Amino acid sequence: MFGYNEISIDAKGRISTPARYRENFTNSNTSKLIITRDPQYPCLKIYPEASWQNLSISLQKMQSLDPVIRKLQWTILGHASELDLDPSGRMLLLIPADLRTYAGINVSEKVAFIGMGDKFEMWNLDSWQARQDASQLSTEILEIVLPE
Amino acid sequence: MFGYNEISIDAKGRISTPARYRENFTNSNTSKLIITRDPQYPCLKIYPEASWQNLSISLQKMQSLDPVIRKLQWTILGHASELDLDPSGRMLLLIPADLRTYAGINVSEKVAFIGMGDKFEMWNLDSWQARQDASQLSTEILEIVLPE
DNA sequence: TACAAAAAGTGGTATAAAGTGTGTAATAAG
DNA sequence: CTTATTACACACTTTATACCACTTTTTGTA
Repeated sequence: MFGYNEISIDAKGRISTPARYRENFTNSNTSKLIITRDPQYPCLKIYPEASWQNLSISLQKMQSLDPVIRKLQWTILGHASELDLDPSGRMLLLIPADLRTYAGINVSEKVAFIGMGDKFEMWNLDSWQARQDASQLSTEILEIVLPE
Repeated sequence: MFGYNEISIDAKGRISTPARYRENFTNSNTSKLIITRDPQYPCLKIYPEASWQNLSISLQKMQSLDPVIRKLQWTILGHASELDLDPSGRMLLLIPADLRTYAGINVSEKVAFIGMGDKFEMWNLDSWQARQDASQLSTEILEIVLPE
């Protein structure tokens, strides 16, 4: 579940998931995805059921007296939406209107759908491009961070 | 997996991997490569499956609330493309258009395909030449790094 | 060194699959 | 009962994949 895709949202707010990822969405012959807000950036996070379990459990275990944690829980858990995918067909996602608004995603235009391993991000195309152009990675950072 | 190769990209963005490397791509009778952006230079990195596992897992485990880490995950994970190699043939790679653009690689021209041990780099020929010429200018640095 | 055979590189075409849009029927809501 | 929303089916377009044919390079042998 890696890589960059440009896909279109139709007039009703639906997207069809790229075919190469679909087998990863199926969990004991039902296909389900969880979509929610990203806590830092104006984009949406999309999780297969298994990844969502890990995330939500560890989030709930955190100390909710800490205001930062509390805010995270509100943002991520409070805006999560479970989507059942049509198994016989093209696995259409109906993105809820409040999440579309948050990410600046409008119907009848393209979105960036980005595979990040165990999850996906969905961006308004312009926001994504602006964000990518903005920050440059310094070589010092790379030496610290990159394991190779 | 070392050495310099010039290979051509056909009109559809396909390259055939040099034959001498192919046995290294096979992992339990499937052949798969992962191609993604280099975070520093305008070139592409190509990993056999085992090398990619190490890199991608450690990247995913990092703290994505840190903007620098997040940016690195976008660059490397978010642009990765898994390629299945045609086993009975020439192991064709279809380089996605967004990666070609990033590396300045156009269809129907040659690219530099460079073995770096556990991975490969793919460069636009001119960019590669320019980089080589640039390093020749700073011979002082070489004397520091590689004293005779 | 020259030649033949084999392997690898290259380009094109045909087929299949995926992406996309439209329309109609079924269901739910007002 | 009417309207809006959702589900489903179909058709068209684009893209990816498999396949085939030709050219070039390499390799082995005389």
